[in-house]
Amino acid sequence: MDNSQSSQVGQLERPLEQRLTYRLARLHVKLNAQATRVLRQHGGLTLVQWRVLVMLNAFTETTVGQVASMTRFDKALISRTVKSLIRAGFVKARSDDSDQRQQLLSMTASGARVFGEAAPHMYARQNALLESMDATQREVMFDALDRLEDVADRTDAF
Amino acid sequence: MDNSQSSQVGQLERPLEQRLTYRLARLHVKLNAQATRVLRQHGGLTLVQWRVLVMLNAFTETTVGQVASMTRFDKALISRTVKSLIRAGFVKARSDDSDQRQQLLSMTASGARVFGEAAPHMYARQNALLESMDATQREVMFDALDRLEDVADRTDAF
DNA sequence: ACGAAAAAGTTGACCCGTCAACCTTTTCGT
DNA sequence: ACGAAAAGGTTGACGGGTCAACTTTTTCGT
Repeated sequence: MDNSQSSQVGQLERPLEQRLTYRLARLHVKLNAQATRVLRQHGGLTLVQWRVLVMLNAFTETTVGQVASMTRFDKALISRTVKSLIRAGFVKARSDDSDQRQQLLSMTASGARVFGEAAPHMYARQNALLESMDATQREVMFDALDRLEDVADRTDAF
Repeated sequence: MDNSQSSQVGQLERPLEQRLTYRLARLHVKLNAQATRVLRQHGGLTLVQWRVLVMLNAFTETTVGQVASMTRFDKALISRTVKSLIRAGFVKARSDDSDQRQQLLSMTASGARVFGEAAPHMYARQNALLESMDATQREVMFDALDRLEDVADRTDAF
């Protein structure tokens, strides 16, 4: 708790401790920007559209609700994004006879094409991210993410 | 683009590798939500307002541009947030005689009061986050953040 | 010392993401 | 089998955050 760093330029009350949330926020922003950039250069999908297509590629005939819970995005956002994908001709919906509330979504041929155009680059990027760390570092990192999420979920205290 | 995936439940092309960016995004969202919650319960500042006040608390008489570059937020966002803080009476601005373009910002007494109300809880939270990891884990974590940021900055490739 | 370029800040437009309200359809308890 | 509640989805409104255009002031090269 001492914070013995001083300096002519002024000091934060917690010079280092601010770092964690700041650093995570910054990294998150950079990663999003990078992904958006890659997608723009290879097919022009938005990040949310990409994530929806990732799910549709893995799970054929899924629904808005399933995509929302798998991606952990808000279902409102998914609903609108699916609409945009349908408008763009990348996704088609057919109604489910056994449940009229939901629609079964799947990629169209042109959806598969644009997905296939972006996929190698996106996956190469993911690999590059993972390979920036060695195995033990990755392990520690994921463990740390777990712990941090636990603390972040604590709604009590503070 | 063969996509030979089948299986009744479906599978992601990269079952694990998606995890890193997803996990970081999720953690970021949770941390933001938690911070917002804490602030709402202790004074009612927004997260951006809080971050501006952190800077004003550390660096007396600073400017919009300095706050923007220190927090790494967009200066448009800082400009609007400072306005809201001035409107709320938490910040005051005086013009700099040596440079008419900028204004020197500082906290008012009531700004300091609301900051002081939130600060212990926000700092306790930060400590709880850091203390969820041991020393070596923290070290690895920060190193990993560095590496990931480096990769995220690469604009080439992919 | 004059004009061009750069810096500080403001504003408007826009997208992302969340929240709450709402509608329709389905499920479930009694 | 009927009404209440729950589930799936859509929509509107709003705050967060970015981008680009613009104004004013300052700096700097020649």
